[in-house]
Amino acid sequence: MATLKDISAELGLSVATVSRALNGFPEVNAKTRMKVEATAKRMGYRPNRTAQRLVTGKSNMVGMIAKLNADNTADRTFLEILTGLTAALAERDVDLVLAVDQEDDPVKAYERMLERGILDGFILNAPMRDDPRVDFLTRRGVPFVVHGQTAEDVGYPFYGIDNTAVSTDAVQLLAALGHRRIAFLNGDRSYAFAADRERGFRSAIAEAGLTVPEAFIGEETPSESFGYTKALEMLSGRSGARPTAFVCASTMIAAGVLKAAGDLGLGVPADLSVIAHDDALPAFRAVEFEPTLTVTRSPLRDACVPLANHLIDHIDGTDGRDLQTLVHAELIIRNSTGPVPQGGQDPWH
Amino acid sequence: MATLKDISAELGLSVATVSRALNGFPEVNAKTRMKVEATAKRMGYRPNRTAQRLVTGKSNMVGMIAKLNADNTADRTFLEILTGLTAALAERDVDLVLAVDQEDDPVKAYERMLERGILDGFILNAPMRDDPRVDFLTRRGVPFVVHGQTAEDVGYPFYGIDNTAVSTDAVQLLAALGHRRIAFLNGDRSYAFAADRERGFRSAIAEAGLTVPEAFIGEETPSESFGYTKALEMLSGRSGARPTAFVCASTMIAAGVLKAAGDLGLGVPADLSVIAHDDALPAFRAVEFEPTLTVTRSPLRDACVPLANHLIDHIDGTDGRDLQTLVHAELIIRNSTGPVPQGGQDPWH
DNA sequence: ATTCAAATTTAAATCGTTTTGAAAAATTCG
DNA sequence: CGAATTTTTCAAAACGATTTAAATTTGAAT
Repeated sequence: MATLKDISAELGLSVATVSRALNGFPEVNAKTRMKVEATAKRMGYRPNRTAQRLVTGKSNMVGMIAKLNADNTADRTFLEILTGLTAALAERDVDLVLAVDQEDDPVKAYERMLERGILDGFILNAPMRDDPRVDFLTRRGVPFVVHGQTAEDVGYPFYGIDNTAVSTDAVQLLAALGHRRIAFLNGDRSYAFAADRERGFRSAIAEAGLTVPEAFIGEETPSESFGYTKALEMLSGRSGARPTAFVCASTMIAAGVLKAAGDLGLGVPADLSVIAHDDALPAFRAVEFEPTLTVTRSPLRDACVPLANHLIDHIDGTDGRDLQTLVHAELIIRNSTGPVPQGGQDPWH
Repeated sequence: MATLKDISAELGLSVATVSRALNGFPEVNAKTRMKVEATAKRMGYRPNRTAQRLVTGKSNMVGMIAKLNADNTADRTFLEILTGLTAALAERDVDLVLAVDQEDDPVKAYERMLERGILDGFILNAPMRDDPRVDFLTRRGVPFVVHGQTAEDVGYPFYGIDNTAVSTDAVQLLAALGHRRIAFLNGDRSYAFAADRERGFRSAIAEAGLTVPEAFIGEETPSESFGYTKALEMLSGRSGARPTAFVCASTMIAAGVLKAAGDLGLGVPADLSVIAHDDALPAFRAVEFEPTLTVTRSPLRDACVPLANHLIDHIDGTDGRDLQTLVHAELIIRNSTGPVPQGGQDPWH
């Protein structure tokens, strides 16, 4: 591997000048710079990251810690993020160090990574409301970016979708179609995204002058089986009049709901409307549902580039407040939603 | 952060002695060592990895590149490995840098990681037969460990299960139970594990004096739906007499076969025997199948510690040939296999 | 007490870069 | 043309560890 010294020897220049030439410093003569760049290229020079790091204190590495559920259900979305993120980071010459958290205290794994002292910052995924990791890293002065929101008016960088709006958009659409009995199959409430969705749902329901009995609000780690069993139960009529519409936290849940509707001989959207939030996973496409699914859509993949850039910019000194992105998910009306069926207009209670 | 210099200043010793004391060199006085260790601890000293790396040339980081199928189906097993592997590496103070390969040429991603020059070695997962990555890394002189086998009599470290034996054990069990029509639902043949399973299957079938028409050998990325549709087809009788037993590459496939059997009103093991290979994913337990599943079992998790250790030892200089582990999967006979049903004793052809 | 060997410790070089402060070269100006 | 600038280049320090070769201390033997 060619080093700065090799180049400087080759050209009879000092290492300092070579370093400056390659790093675009203004005080180096144009002719010199050309020569240096040419020989650097010819000799296949690549700066030694370790040496750079020793002197600059920056490692060009960031960490991410995967927190797996007992049943590994986070896989799909996690790998989706991982794919986009590694690519986006590589674009800015940053590597991703991965660890998997297997214990109770979410902060422990970060503490251990930090001890090694090889990371410039972290990407925090699947945040909870008032996530303890945020507190911990803030206190330690470690840069990080959050995928999602842990609270309002925060000082750190984040990229997330407006989850309150996701729910209100869905409810407003259904209400406009005349639905009065709208059930909600949410994700695990301990996560910020689900907590926000629930707030949005409740406020939009109230806004529309409606109520929803607690029996028609379910929450669990999103899965098709959760959607299926919960929808079956809610549609059985045991807990009250059957809902005419479902708001689902994920397309997986919606798949379960559609299956339950099919098993009960209910037509969608004739007898039942279904809307879900769509993370746009390539393996699970809402347009291919039967019927095609009405969704609020926000590709997980879209988060990756902003997440990477926010974090790197923050590490480079940009204020966290200037690195916050909140996007409004797009409402896409397809064939799984329709007007409230005849005889389904009575609200609960 | 306290440095060696801080400690040496505190004790009036030279940095060299402090370094030696902390690294257990024999030539340092016992009393001195005690003092050094005590103050190091008191001052919270942690060696600066970057500095260590610059001088030793070792980074204590290894890379892994995830290759995702279009539909991300590798998720489960990949995350399982990732979990165990990061833990096993951490045990030896090594970090894992992850990248995701999104292009055609499998070697490109490795080339790019190598360019950065920050890695001591690689873990190669899901190898194909005569995997090009092996060639590439060997030529470059980069240490690596393979999870699986890419060929016989190789010089590099690996950990894998004897996939030929997996198939022969399964076939021999079924043959001993009197089965003569044994179908095979294999994984994607382009992967080494599936190629080996197929070889084992064919040789064991021949050994038992049997034949299997090609219509009863299926191969695809393992999934429940593959097992279901393929079993339905094979059991339809359209391609010949229905098999009395299935050998499945994974428990997921077996789940599909059981479902197909159920749909067709076939009892397991009364009318049909099913055996699968079990990676022992925590989310997918063969003992909880109905009926409990007969398997050849080899927990993926077991691979992690040997993989990590083999790689690290190899990086530290141990010869690759001394770091090869091939385990024989355990045959666990449960309730999904039984004697050949009445009237099912006729072999194919 | 002197000599020699063994046990300890040390100063200094090294890894490959960035960056400071000074020096040299080139340019401008009176 | 010489002085004053402005450009451009350079030597050396720094980052924090490891390691070589040399120096010192210690202890035993004469």
